[in-house]
Amino acid sequence: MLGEKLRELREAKGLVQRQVAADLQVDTAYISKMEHNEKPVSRNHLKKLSKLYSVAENDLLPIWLADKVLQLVENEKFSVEALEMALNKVKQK
Amino acid sequence: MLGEKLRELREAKGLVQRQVAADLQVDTAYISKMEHNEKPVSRNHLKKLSKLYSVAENDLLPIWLADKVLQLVENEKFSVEALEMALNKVKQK
DNA sequence: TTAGTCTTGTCCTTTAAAGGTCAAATATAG
DNA sequence: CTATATTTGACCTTTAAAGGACAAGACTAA
Repeated sequence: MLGEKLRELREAKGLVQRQVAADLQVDTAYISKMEHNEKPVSRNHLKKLSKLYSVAENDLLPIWLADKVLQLVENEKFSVEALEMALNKVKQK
Repeated sequence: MLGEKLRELREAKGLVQRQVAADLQVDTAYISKMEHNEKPVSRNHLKKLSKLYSVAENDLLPIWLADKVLQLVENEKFSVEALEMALNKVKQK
């Protein structure tokens, strides 16, 4: 989810991975992997990316977190039940 | 959540931590911490505990996973949004 | 008061994930 | 064809979490 989004944003800005990589000070392979969801995106990188792509960090954060959640529950038999329980807990607070 | 549940189950069985600890081959401090949510419960331990307490592992698994999810999203601003997104994704599959 | 239970803090080791790089292979545009 | 962009896999180092022991203290109940 986040990877696809990041790719869209980058292309919308007309940037190549090399430019993004330079900004984050990593190599292009790393960017590629982020966009393929093969490497997690750190919060710091997320912040820089949101700046670079001119979107509010708050637009990206829910997706970013949802990705993490999905990764945690993937392949779990009771993912739905667990997410529903978690959601209830979080909401009631 | 899980910790409290484990404590209830243990007490319902009339077991003391020492006995549970022996079964899992850890010390009582470890059990105490599990019941206080200060140490994560491994899947293996969860399985053993469910046997020991005579409950279906499937009764415990959703709670166990929900706990992990909650820990992941705690202190996050967009926990609700993220959980809702994750839930949708998981459901549609 | 003593025995048994439980709790808490500190410490340690091992495992796994994060966070990368590099080189080579692939695709794509000109 | 060649240059540029991207992808992929293998590898590496660093950081953080898991998993756990131990000792000391607190809390009962007898």
